[in-house]
Amino acid sequence: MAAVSTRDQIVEIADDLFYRGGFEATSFADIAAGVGISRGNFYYYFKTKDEILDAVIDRRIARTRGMLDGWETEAPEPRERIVAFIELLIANRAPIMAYGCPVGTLCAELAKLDHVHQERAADIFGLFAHWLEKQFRALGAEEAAREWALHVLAWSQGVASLATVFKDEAFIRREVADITGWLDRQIVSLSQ
Amino acid sequence: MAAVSTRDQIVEIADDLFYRGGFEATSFADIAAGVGISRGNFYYYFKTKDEILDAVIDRRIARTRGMLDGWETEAPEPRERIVAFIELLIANRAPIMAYGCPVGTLCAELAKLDHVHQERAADIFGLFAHWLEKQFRALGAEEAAREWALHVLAWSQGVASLATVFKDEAFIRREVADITGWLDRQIVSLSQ
DNA sequence: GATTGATTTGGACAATTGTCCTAATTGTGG
DNA sequence: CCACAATTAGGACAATTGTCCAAATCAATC
Repeated sequence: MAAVSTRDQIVEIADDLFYRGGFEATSFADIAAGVGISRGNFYYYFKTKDEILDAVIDRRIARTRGMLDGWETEAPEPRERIVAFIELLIANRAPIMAYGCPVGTLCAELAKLDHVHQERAADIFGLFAHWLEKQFRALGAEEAAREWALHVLAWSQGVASLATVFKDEAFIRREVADITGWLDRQIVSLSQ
Repeated sequence: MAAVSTRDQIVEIADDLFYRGGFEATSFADIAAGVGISRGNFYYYFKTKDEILDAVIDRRIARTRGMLDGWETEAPEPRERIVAFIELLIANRAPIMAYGCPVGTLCAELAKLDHVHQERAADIFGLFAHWLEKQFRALGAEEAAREWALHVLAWSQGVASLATVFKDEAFIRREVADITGWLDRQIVSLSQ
């Protein structure tokens, strides 16, 4: 088993702390304490806070890619792949109700901070959007694929937002069923 | 014309700065500079940062109530009232693309900060939810009114989120048309 | 015009922030 | 075992944070 490098540990902890507490509210000291190293050692790997954010976004992009690739190998049908994405809301319902969607909340915060890495974070959304578009195209939706992809993406973002506000698990399950129903209606409409 | 009190000015500026920059990232100094008063004078009106947040939430609740009441007097039909809510996305598209939805982003931030006023901010959402439910009930939707209200709320939140990320005005208009279409289909289904 | 209360000022305060540096400690190859 | 590079530790730093206070100024009343 490969030993986890200190750098990777820092990025992993920072990723988690940024998600649960927000980027701005998480300090160097918080991350160093989480990893169990001194702030000086920390500086050896990352000179500025933006560099950590950059590494965290890299990690999230890589993990998102891995997840999307995994669905493409595991689920043979595009419909099941899209359903797997939608059901992320159920699988992650506990952290979502507590902290929201990791991607959406990061993008929202960086937009307010007018941060340089704003667009890099938006690329994670771009990954989802492009992947969903690909699945809809595989289903036979030609010109509508992009719009449907953004529609599913927006819908799930909205569900995550309200889930955080109202902490209502039944609401999540109801909306997930609704999105799945919408998806099946679109599929039916394609074969007509 | 009634002179605007210093206190009201502080709350107004704080409201705007919290929206555009976030609660955590906005400092006492920022607000004082925005109003044009000294930090000491600031303290005369608000002892802690949480007190300002409390006042800002009060203001937002009052303004939301005013807006909802206005729609009820101006628009005679429930459908037009709901459409007025949906079209907030278009009316406020510029600030939404820059800073997101004021209510959604505040709730998301307070959730991460695990802030005491988290639930007070969620009450603003409660206002919208209850008002939408009332409109759907007036349309004749009995048991589904609550679910439809949350559905419209979640949908518009999702559109706001993606609008901030992709800065795509055409997307906003397309989704607003979609929600309106959905609304009309629900209305038709009620009369059958 | 004097008195009194409301308002405003500028700065003190301890704590925390991101950043940076030097010295000590590791581990590795010769 | 030694030399050298990689890594770690601990603290210095200037700036900023939220909080708080004493003194100055304003406005209204008698």
